[in-house]
Amino acid sequence: MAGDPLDDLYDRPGFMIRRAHQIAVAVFLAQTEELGITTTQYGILVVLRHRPRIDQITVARLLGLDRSTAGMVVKTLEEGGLVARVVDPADKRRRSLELTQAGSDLLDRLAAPAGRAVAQLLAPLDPAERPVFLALLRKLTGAFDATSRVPLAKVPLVREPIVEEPVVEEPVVDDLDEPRPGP
Amino acid sequence: MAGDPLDDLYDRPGFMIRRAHQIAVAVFLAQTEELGITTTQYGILVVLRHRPRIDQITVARLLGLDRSTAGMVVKTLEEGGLVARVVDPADKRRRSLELTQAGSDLLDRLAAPAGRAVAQLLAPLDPAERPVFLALLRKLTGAFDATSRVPLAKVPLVREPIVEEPVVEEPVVDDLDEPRPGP
DNA sequence: CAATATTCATCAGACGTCTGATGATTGATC
DNA sequence: GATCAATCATCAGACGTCTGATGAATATTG
Repeated sequence: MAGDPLDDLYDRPGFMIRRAHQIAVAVFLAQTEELGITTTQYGILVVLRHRPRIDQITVARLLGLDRSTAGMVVKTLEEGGLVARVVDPADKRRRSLELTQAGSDLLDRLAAPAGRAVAQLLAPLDPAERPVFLALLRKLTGAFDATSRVPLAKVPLVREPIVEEPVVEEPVVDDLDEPRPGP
Repeated sequence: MAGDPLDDLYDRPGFMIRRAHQIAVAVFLAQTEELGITTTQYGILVVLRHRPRIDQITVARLLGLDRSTAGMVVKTLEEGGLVARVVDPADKRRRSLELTQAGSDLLDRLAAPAGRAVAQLLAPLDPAERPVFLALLRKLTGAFDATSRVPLAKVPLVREPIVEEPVVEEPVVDDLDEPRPGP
C-alpha cells in the first residue's frame, strides 16, 4: 500500500487527532460501560466535586465548552439525579450546581475504570514515550487556552479577579511561515 | 494555581485529546472560513478524489466513520453540489459517489488553507518536536485501527479481497465490543 | 437615579457521531 | 432454484458541539 495518495490525509495532524479523540471516547465508554456515563459528563462531575456551587457558565469555562453544551449536559445529569441545580438566591441569573449523593458515589466508582481507560489508551506507546507524548500534547493545547474561539480558563479555587492579560504569544495570527519563538 | 485538584482532570490524556480535537477543528474552520467546509466534509472530498466511484460505506471505512455519519455528510455534500451520487447499475444497493466539477474545484482551493491550518496547529511546538509528536500520535492511533468499535480500513486503490488478519498487537485486553446500554 | 452594558441561561438551528432497527439487494448454500 | 446470510442504505434516537438570538437579572456609568 505504498504511495497511497490518501496517506497525505492520514498524516494530517487534524485527522490523527480526530482518530485519537474517537478512540479515547470509545475506550472510556468501554471501561465505564456498566456505569452509563460519557466523557463530558465525567468532566462535569469532576469539576463539581472540586468547585461545588458554581454556575454552569463557569463549568463551561473550566472545561473549554460553550455555554449551550454545558447547559445541555448539566440538564442531562440533573435528570439522572447526579447533579442538583437550584437558583442562586444571591444572584437569580445563576443556577448553583452541586453533586448529589448519587453523583458523588458514581464519581467514586468511576475512579478505577477511568484509570484503566488511561492505561488502555496509552498502552500502544512505550512507557518512556508516554510522558513525551503527553508533554507535547499539553504544550500544544495549552498554547490555545487563551484563544477566543475555544478558550479554557483555569478558574482558581478562590475566585480572584480574572486578569485579562494581553496575550503575547497568540498562535492564532497569520504569520505561520516563520518558526515561532517558544515562550 | 499550584496543587489544583482539577489538574488531575486536565492531565488526563483523554481530556487533552478532546481539547486538541476542538482546537484542530476550530483552526481548520477559521482558515477555510470563506469556503464553508468542515473537516469531515474535507476528508470525504479527499477520499473521493483518490477513490472515485466508491460507495459511501467504503468511504466510511476509509475515514473511520460509521455508515450513518458518512451517509449524512455525503448527503450534505450532494445537496451542496459538491458530490454526485448515482445508483450503481451493477449493484443497486450501492450509491456510486464522485466529485462534481464544483467539488474538485473547491478541493483545489482548499489546499492552501488546509496547509495553513496544519502550520497554525503545530506552531506552538518547536520544529524539532513536531515530527516526534506526530510519530507518537500515529503510533497510538494506528494501534487501534483494527479494533471493532472504531475501525479504520486503509482500502487499497485496487480493490483486493479484504483479509481479516487476526490482530497481533491488540492494545490491552478487555473487550471493546459489547454494545452499551443507554442510561 | 436612569440609561447602558454585562452576565447567566435558554432556545433554535446546524453539524457530527454513534447504536440499533428496517428494507432492498445481492451472494451463498443446499 | 429457493432459502438463508451478508451487504448497502436509511431512519429513529441519543449525545455532544458550536453559533447566534433572546430574556432576565445584575453591574456600571454618567
